[in-house]
Amino acid sequence: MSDKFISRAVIKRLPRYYRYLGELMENNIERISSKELSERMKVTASQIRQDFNNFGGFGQQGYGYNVEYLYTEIGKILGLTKTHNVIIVGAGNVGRALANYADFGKRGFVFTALFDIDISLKGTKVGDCPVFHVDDMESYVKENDVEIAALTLPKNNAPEIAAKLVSWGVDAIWNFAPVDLNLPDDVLVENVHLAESLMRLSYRIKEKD
Amino acid sequence: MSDKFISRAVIKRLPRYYRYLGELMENNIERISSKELSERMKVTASQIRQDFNNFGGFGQQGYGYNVEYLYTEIGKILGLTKTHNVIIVGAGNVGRALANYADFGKRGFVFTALFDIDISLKGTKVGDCPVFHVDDMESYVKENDVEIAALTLPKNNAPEIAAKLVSWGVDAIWNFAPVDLNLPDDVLVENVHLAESLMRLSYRIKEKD
DNA sequence: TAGATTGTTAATCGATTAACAATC
DNA sequence: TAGATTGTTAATCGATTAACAATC
Repeated sequence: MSDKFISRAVIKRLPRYYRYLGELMENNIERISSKELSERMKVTASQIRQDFNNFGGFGQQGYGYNVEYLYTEIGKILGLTKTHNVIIVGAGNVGRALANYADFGKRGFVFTALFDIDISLKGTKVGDCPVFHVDDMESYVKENDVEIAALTLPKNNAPEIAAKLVSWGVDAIWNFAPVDLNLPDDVLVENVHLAESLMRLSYRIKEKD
Repeated sequence: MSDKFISRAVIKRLPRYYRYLGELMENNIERISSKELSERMKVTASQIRQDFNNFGGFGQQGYGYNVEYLYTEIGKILGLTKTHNVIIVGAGNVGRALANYADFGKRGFVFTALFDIDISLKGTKVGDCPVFHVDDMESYVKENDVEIAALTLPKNNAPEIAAKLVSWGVDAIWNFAPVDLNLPDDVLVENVHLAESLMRLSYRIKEKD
């Protein structure tokens, strides 16, 4: 259960299952079959059962899946049972949007600090999140438990800053800069490339005509 | 060339090729082989050649690919040769961040209007983007050429607003709300689910230990 | 021409779907 | 028990990689 290799494709789908199960719980639905879930989510029931079975049997023959149990288990798999401290590097529009967006807190992601080169922002707050100067980042990262650093800064600085953050002890980078960071293979990077997302949309618009 | 089916996997990679080719141009590199590009991008040379050949021969045996030509051709494929008008629905933090982020403009995506329910924002501007009240959205969409609507509003309203936008003539939805919109199959939707991206990161952090 | 590198076919790999026996 | 639905194996499908002939 803990060491079986789970494919990237399966992991990618887990948060969506988690979201649907959360919605079912809100609607006080206690149990669900793979067939019904497949209709709601527009995927095959076979895929749902295969996916869940990567982690052991969550269901019961003749009954289906208990929604709350499954929700809890997927939460555990995704590592949502503990708090994750996140710092934001770059107090531009995206950085500020993240700091202000409280919804992540519900899933255990807490934005503990925001860093910027603009000295005039030092000591201010964005939402609940205190702003520091980048010069204080090294000591902050070394002295606090920072799991994730969200990079919301210009692409030129991103790879260098990312490398530093990793050397200071950050586990994972959530990268919003439109650049590949080229970090060692064991560093976890999740890219959010908004421009690429828009281009894919533009491709499909063109195809439709 | 225009009607051959191109797999989703290939399309997903095109913007990244486009970005690398843009960087090569900035560095005044004229030609590149699939082998060298594969080393920079950390993908196989075979995949690069397969991908490009979906669209016809862009290269030349013994020479490789001309960077500028390839860049231009991929730009055409992605539909970046024309301007795409985008409206933003919801003037929250994410909506404002998008409106302020000028970089999309370079690729031909122009944010022409931002809509919000907050009447006090009406008549203001976010960056260069004028803010209107949502009540004026229907007439705006019908009277102007709006290709893409970016949805940056609470999840409860998103599906309903999306359906309306489509009925008024919007071609594509760029959805930032953490919900599936359930629109007809021919409507183009590109989801940006930031919370899901964070959860995948959290899963991988847990696995690393 | 000789060397390099593409374009393209064939082989492999992995992910999805179908089918059904196990079992609640 | 009979019906329902999972867990799991086998079949299919699609995407990636390897190999090499074509050709600049």
